[in-house]
Amino acid sequence: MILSKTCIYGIQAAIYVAAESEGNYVSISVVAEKLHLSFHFLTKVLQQFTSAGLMTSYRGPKGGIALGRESKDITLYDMIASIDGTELFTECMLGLPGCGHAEPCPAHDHWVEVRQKFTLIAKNLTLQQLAKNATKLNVRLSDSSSVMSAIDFAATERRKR
Amino acid sequence: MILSKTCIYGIQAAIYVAAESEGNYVSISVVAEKLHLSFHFLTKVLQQFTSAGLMTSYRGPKGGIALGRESKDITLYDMIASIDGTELFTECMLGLPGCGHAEPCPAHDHWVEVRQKFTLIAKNLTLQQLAKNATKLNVRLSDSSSVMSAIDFAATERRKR
DNA sequence: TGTATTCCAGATTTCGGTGTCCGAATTCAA
DNA sequence: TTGAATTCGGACACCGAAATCTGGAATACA
Repeated sequence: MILSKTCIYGIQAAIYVAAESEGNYVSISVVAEKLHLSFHFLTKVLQQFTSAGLMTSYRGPKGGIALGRESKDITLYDMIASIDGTELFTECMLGLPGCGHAEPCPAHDHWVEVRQKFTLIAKNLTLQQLAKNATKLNVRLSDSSSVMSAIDFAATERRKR
Repeated sequence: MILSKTCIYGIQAAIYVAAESEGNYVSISVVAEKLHLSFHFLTKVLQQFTSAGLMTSYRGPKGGIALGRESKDITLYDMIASIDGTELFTECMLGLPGCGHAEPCPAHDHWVEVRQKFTLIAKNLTLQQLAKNATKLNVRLSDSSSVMSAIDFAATERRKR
């Protein structure tokens, strides 16, 4: 698993918020229900986004979460970094502490190619694009209630266990 | 962590065997000592290599492990696949079960690029190359006893905990 | 044949990621 | 002012990966 489950849930929730809420606050319980996740667990996940500034939250009735800035200014890299950290983009494939340009591990040069490509993509892929793809996907699948057909499918799979 | 620790230990051990043993059987206890790993644990890791045919083992005095075929015919992909499996090369970044060409997730196209590049590199990078880089590295660092300077360094870091 | 050496197989423990739960703090509305 | 709705923060349980331990089987050699 390249990303932790916690991180994946966070990204899915962010896509949902970006695609569904039009700047309004959305209750976490609603998001949790749509994605078929535990409400309490999603709460903890999203707290990491809010403390990183990617989202803002508001307590009380009519409260909830919203994007902290425009979806075109939130990248996949931002989301991954605020939950899983940046190790994925910097670490050695063989887990060797000293590995770098000066003291490369046997696989260093090859792995750096992959790492850099991933970093580049993650930093250029915005939440706006992800949300747009998600809605486009919905049109193609022409699925019923939710915009998040694919994510909904994952949720169904998850529920089976 | 892109690879499991188990997998990393296995790859390190394989590099050691390829670089140090000249076709002879090497005792697992020797490898474990060099890499500063638990002997019993490394035993279990290497069993996965032997059952996959990447290595052969021999019991009794003068026994140990050796490469199952020439180091140029063992790829990084082989080693990863036999311990961590092939999910890494096929799975969706967002963990969506149905994700694929037909029903792509919002990040599918971008992730596939990275995944393919990694797969290509892993399938073309052989144990022979890795072992050569390891010895080359040693020359550059001109470090004392072991050929595996970088790996040795990692082992030292590990021991600190 | 006996013994030391080595890998094999399985049970057990440790540990970190995952997930649950509950009380506290904040805000809105009656 | 009171009560309901909501996020916040921490405590705790669960589960699979990581690591350890124990006994057994195969082999070489004296």
